[in-house]
This record gives sequence, structure tokens and C-alpha cells, in this order.
Amino acid sequence: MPKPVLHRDDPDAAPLVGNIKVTRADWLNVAMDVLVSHGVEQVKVLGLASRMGVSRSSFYWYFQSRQDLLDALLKHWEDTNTAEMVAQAEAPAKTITQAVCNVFRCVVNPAIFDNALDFAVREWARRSGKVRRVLDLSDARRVAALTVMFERYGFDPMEAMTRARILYYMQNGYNAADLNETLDERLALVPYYLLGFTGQHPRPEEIEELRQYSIRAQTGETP
Amino acid sequence: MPKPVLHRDDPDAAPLVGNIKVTRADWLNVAMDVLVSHGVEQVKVLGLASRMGVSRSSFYWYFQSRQDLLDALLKHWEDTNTAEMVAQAEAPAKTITQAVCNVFRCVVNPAIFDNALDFAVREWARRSGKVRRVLDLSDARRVAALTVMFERYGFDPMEAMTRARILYYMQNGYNAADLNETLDERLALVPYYLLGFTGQHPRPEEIEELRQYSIRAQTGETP
DNA sequence: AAAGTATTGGACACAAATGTCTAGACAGGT
DNA sequence: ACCTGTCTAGACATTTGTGTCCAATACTTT
Repeated sequence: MPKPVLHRDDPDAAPLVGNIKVTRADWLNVAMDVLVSHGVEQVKVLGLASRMGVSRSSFYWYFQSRQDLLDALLKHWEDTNTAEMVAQAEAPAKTITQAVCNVFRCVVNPAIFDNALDFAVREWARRSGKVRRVLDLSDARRVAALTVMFERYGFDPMEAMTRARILYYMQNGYNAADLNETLDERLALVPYYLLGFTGQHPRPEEIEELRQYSIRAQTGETP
Repeated sequence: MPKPVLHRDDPDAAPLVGNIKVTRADWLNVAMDVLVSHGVEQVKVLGLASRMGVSRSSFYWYFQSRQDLLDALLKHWEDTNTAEMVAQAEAPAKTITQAVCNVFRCVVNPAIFDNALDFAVREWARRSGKVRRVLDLSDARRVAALTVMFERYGFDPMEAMTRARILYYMQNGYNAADLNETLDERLALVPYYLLGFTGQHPRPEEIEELRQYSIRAQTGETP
């Protein structure tokens, strides 16, 4: 019988003295896994416990309740995704097409932006007013940053705002559809997407730059 | 104590002879309500029964099981939304901007296209392989119809395809965000959206036509 | 009025989930 | 060697959901 896998961050990090089998961080990691791949409703302490080969009641040593765990998950999301997308929208670029390429980095680089988590939170928000309020705020901040981005390249405010929305909501919709496209298929369409989003034709160097970035991101380098 | 509301289609339609309190259609209607507003997971026979003021076990007269009911809900969706969006994409129009306005009819007219239902099914699909397959097929048909639409107005195949995707996925993303905008706010942005989606400026008549259509749709007329 | 039929309701069995309480296990300090 | 503090496991109580069985109900038919 194989020893049950303990979903630890880094099994060597803390030697786990005493009777300890898992840490609070382990519970959070497994919970995040389930949240992303099966939705909040499936984040059940029973399931998490058996995944880790640990008794269910041990959970209550680390968390007051299931809700307590859920709150921690939401906080983690808040602290990551939105900041990164805003940063990409604000990144310097010579042209609007290059600027949109920067935003595309969020789509192709899981290290800076977790699309699956973003979607999971979006779904969660439909069932919880609290989560909904947090999400709406983030959405507004992201769209505002994208609007400013378009304005920087001379689009008038209204057009900038609608183009920001088209870019942002299209990414969300595309993300939600969860198409199984390879990186190559996606990159092949990038020039057309850029034309659609900005009304301008990108320069070949810009596409090439994004391709290189995507490859670095896929091989796990921090680009 | 008020008599419990029986969520009937049309209470006068069938006189409901005998001991009958609700019909199969009533169960389906309430289930659809819950599906749309709270998601599949919340479609529970206990909840539906108490909503209608009827005993839970009565459900099993009309349906073999909960799954039986869910199958019926999915079938209803299949039989409605996709056909209508394809029809709008194929509707005649003088310009590409007018053609996109036709597609916008799906967004502004709940009588022909139920956005909330569409979203609910999309969410459901993430938890059920069966639903997922049905949905993927519908998505493909819709995007294909929109691609053909852009091609009709002279866009080359690749550009037509990406513009179709931008249009389609942006609608889904916008829909999912569930912004609380009034009809006027949305109509004000339409010219900019059209520019973004097609790269062309719409004629004022086209906007006016959509405005008139939306108003007719809101007042419940069949436009 | 009696019999029949089509629903409905209540009792029961059962499964899955949360949360509580208490005893046990294990390393480390004294 | 024995406490002690920190976790873990198992038993229990409770809630919420599904599905089954059978008796009760309220009309329709005869």
C-alpha cells in the first residue's frame, strides 16, 4: 500500500516535528486546487482530508470552520491577480498593439496571472454577496487601468473605455470557454486579435516579442 | 396564512382536475428559475417542492429522479438559444455594422435569447461532461455562424474568425460580469462597440433601428 | 353512492456533509 | 522518566439532501 501523498508545499522545508502530518499551508494548497478545478461547492473538508490521507477532524485544529478556510482562499486571490493585470496595463510600450501584447502576458503566463483561479472566483461570486463585492471592485480597477492604457495612445475617452471592455470581457469569455488550443494556435491568431482590439496592424517585432515571452513562460522561466 | 403560490404557467389553461396541485411543466418552470438564478447545484427537489407548497415526494410522480429533471432542463436550452443566435447572424443586412446590430438583438431581447439561462448552462457544463459536450457543440455552431457573417461583408477568413470570436466571447464575458447597466447606458456605447467589433463606423440609422427594436422588446412586444 | 384513478403526503431508510468532544500519539524540555 | 504542548483520530450529534412505500385525498366515472 503506497504511503498517501501529503500535498505539501515543499516537503523538505519544515521537517514537521512531532505528530504533525500536514500544515495549515497544506490545507490551503489542496483547497486552492479543488477551488480551481471543481469550484467552491466542492471545497469540503471531508474531501480535502482524504486527499491528504489525514483525518477530517484535524482540519479544525487549523481552521475555525469551513468558512474560515474559504475566507483565506479569497484573500489569497485578492493579493495576486488584480495587481498583476494592472501592472501589465501600465507597462511601457511604444504602440497600442505592443501595450495590448503586454496585457496578453497575463493570458500566457500562469506565473503572473492564474486564469483558472480568476474564473473560479468569478463563479464563486455568483453565490456569495461578499465575494461578489470584492470581485466587482477588482473588475472595475482592471477595466479602469485598461481604459487609461488606450487613452495613452490617443483614443478618445469613450472609445478607450469600450475598447478596454471589449478586451477585458473577451478575455474573460474566452477563458471561461476553456478551449483546448495549443500555444501555437493561439499565437497564430494574435495579429488578428490585435487588429480587432486596437484597429491597428501590429508590427512583426511585437508579435515575435510576445512569442518569445510565451515560450519563456512555458518553460517555467521568470520572464 | 396566504395560500402558497403555485408557480403555474398559466393557472387558467388547464383546470387541474382531481387532486392535482401542480403539473410537470410547473416543476420544470420552477427548476428553470432556480437553475438561472442559483445554479444547478441548487436545483433540489426539496427546495422546488417547498417553493410550490407541495410535498417533496410528489415530484417522483412526474420525474424518475433529479437527474431526469436536469436532463429535461438541458433539452429545453438546446431547443432555444442557439437556434436564435444563428438566425440573427444569418439575418440580411446592408452593412457589417447592421449585421452586428442584428446579433445585438440577442442581448437586448429576452424573448428570443435568455442570457441568464445561457450563463447557467455554461457554468453547469464545468461540472458535467455530458453538458460540456452539448455546450461545446453549440459554441462551435454559433462562432461558425458569426464567422460566416463577417465573411459575407468581405473580411478574409482569418480576420472574420477572430472578429467572430471577439464578438462572441466578449458578449459571454460581459454577460457573466452581470453589470447593472440601464438600456440607455448600453445603447449609448453601441456605436463604439460596433467600431471595436467591425473596425467600421455605423450609420446613425442603424443605431436608431436597434434603439427602436430594444424599446419594443422591453415593452414586451414581439418585434 | 360506490368504485376508480391520478395525484399527494407522511414515515422511513440512507447517504454525505459539518462541527464537537475526548482520548491518544509523539517529540522536546526538565 | 515524566510531563507538556501540539497535533491527530474516532465516536457522536445534527443537518440536509435523495429516493421508496403505502395510505389518504379529491375529483371522475359508472
